[in-house]
Amino acid sequence: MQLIQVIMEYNFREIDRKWQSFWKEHRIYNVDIDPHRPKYYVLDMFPYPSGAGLHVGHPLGYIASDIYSRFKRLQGFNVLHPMGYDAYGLPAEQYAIQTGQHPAITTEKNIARYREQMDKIGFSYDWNREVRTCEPNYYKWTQWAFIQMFNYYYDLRTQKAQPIEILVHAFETNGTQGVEAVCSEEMSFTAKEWNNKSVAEQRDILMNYRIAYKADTMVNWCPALGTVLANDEVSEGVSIRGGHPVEQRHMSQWSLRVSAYAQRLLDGLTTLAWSDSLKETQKNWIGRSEGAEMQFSIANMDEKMTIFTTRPDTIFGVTFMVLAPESEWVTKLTTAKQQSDVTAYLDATKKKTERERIADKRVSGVFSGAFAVNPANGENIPIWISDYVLAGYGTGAIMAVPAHDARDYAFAKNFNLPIIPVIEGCDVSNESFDAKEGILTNSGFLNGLTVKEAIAKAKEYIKTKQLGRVKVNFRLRDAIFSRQRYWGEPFPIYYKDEQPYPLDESKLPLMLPEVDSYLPTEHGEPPLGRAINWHTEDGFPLELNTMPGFAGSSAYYLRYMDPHNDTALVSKEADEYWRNVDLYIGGTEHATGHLIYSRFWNKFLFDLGLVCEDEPFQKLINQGMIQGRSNFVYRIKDSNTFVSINLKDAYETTPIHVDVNIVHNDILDIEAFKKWNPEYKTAEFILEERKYICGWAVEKMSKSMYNVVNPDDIVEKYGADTLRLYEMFLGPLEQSKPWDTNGIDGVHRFLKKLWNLFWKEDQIAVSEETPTLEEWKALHKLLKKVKYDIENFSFNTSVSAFMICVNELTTLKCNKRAILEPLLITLNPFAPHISEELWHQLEHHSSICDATWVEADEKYLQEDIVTYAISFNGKVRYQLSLPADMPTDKVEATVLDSDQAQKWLEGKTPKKVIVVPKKIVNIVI
RNA sequence: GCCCGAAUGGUGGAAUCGGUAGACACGCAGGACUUAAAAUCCUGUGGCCAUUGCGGCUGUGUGGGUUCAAGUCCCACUUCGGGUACCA
Repeated sequence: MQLIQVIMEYNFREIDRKWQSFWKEHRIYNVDIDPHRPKYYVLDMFPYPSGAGLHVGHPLGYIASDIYSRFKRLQGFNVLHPMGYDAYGLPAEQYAIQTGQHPAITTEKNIARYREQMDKIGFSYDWNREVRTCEPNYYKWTQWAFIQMFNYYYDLRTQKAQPIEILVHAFETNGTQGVEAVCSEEMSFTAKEWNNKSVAEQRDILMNYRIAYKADTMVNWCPALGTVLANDEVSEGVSIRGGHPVEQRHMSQWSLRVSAYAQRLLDGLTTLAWSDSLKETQKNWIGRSEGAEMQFSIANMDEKMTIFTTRPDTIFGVTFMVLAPESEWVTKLTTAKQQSDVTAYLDATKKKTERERIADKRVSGVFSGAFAVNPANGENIPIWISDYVLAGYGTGAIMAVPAHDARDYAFAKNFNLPIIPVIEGCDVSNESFDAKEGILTNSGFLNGLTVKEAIAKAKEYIKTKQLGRVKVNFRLRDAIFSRQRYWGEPFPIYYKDEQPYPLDESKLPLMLPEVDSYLPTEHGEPPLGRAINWHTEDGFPLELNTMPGFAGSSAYYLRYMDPHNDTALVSKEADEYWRNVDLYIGGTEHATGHLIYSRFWNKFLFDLGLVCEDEPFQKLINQGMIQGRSNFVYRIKDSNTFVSINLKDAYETTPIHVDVNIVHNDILDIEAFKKWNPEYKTAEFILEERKYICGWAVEKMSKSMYNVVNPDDIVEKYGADTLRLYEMFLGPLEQSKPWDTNGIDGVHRFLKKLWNLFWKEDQIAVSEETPTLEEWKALHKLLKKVKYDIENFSFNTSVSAFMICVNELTTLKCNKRAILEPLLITLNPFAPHISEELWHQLEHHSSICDATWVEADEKYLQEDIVTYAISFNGKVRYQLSLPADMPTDKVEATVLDSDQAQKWLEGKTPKKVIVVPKKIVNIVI
């Protein structure tokens, strides 16, 4: 019989399991409002539970936020750290269409898988607060918020959302006189006119003001997906999900008046602790531009055409006008003679998709036949039509200044239109002069002014001559809010006499109905058109569209504060305690979508007095993307023989992707390779030093590249703590980097080393002795470093600090409780399982999560003797140890006196000596 | 095109305020233990030269500049990554 020797090894599998169930059983991570403790709210962007499960890139941000949460908890904060699922979405629905499986079922299954994977990593989430956007008790509040938006308009004078009744009252008493409200279309009527209108007419007018409104708009229609998409869901003319072509189409759709909040969304950025690049991205997306709206008379017509320009100073350089093909002016202005040409051009433009329009760099356009009058000099200028002018921005019409705008220049050259430079000394013979600097010329009353001065003067001129007005334009558009899909929140809207009405709040949630198929109906209605009894109790039909993906993710952070509340999205008490997210971690891909919509949604609720903070996410960290690191084997042409990378140049080879899970440190597991694919069962190998070494490349992590690494496999092989530490050790959190398992052994070795500090043979062996100065120093150096690093999200350097400390303690053979206990507490946020196990081995009976963070004590860090680097003319020559408190003049004298210095001085007198206390001495000869 | 970010050994990366570049880890080389392997431990490891001593030169994408001192600041450029785009 074999003698079983009991060696207390670091048995991570057992330790992980033991403590994960302990935490669950003792509800270690559940939190409640506690007025006696300061709150801290740490949030991860909740995932969409896809069928593929989590790969090793997903937990990166979750681990970082978990470290931060645990750190804050140890510091005495009451930490809210929740998790949930963004459960509505296209992939589940596409899968449902293919398989007939209800999306709720696949979503449920995927969530279970995600949960299982997350549980294995040991996160400190309060699962009691989990939210799922597809659950009625959650989407009730998404629907509720939509009703509020329907019932509010944006008042410019108070700069906030106001109940629509206030607007109605204003119309009843004064008409549009004195009303300053954000609207789709400027309106003008008297109180009498308003009061004489029918209910339907009045409701149509109000729709023009509502924050959630339905309007006939130009939308991004994606035929392949059978739905419209928001601007942030489209890139370069194709859908972000799936890459299907997107075209422009006129449709009646629900929209959110996000643009009303453009200025506040821009201003709010300055108060946020976000990265500069992310703020810049949002700033560009909001796209504020200051300029002027100017009216141009049309020759032989009474009406005036309005354009928007940021360069009113170049008015004397205007030689023609351009209309967007979709502009309503096109039909008004086209002359009989030009009619056929214009029609042909419009047809050609309509046929092109957005993508083709962008891709096509050729200049195209057509003359309308009409002329406008330049208000500055009274000259007649032709009006053209071209698709380089966008209908949706400004007024859909521009004044063209070919000398100073590259696009106008290209157009003028192509159609042989005059080019008049209005900046002194610029050369426009080959290209336009776009710079916003120089002195004006050929410009009447603007001559001699700088561009900046001229812009101001031109604006003044426009105002006094009543040619137009100073105007700020934003690029930010309203968000299209309807989707012609099944798997989303139903709108709490019904139709009576063709007019949309919100449901009474008592009818919420309006449950998503069952349908027999997830495809549109035969009449082209959305899938909800198939639902039976899809109408109100009174028989009024319900809205057939559903809400988009960003609906449910816009206010989820609020719901976590009070997830079970049945009477409010969040109670006043919970909101006033948790307030907003202190730290938000997630990917940059949400910069122009979710992070704009959430801020908008929050500001709206803030206007309603429902939330007490104007901005939802105080600090935001973007974790980098984890890319895949693929491995290759090299097959010799026309054979089943594979050659190791450094020998491959002697043969003609084809690289073949090989599963990274059967490669370790770029060395192929040959037996596993033969089993991996039957084709390779009889494969032969040309090895170098008895090994097959694979090639590698950084690529996107995907199944087809065989480079997907699953966190479960890493946890199974090394334990959760190794995975956590290694993901952090990989590099700076915010940097994108390839996943590569090559260094993981080093991190695992560190944990074993740490474990060994506590054990002697098979016994836990911790001494109660007082530590030496060196031991104290090793610890306190760590305490200081780790705190600094966590606060700066530099987790990779804290892992190396732990390694240094454990290496030092191992050398010192330190097993003293006074050192090891604080070490465990410091390590706990990073490696919760091993620290909990050892904590209990030290005879503690409560969780280490409730320990108190140990602060570094400077007294252990002070040095009596410091090493100076002695340099001559900036070159370090040797080191010299001197007392730390030696005054600089004394340091200088001592250094110059030494024999070594004399050698380097070679008898010369130093010109200058610089002493940097405790660091360096530089002697200039 | 415009905006933002990055570039450091064979590899991932460190250098927090302009003050000893390469911490920590991987890999590699040599050694100890072992019949052997794994595991573990020790030593070395930017490059070049000298290694019979100390050592010397050089080095953070390229070129220039500021400074006693530059990976770090300034100017110009190259390459890569990200965002965005007929936005007037």
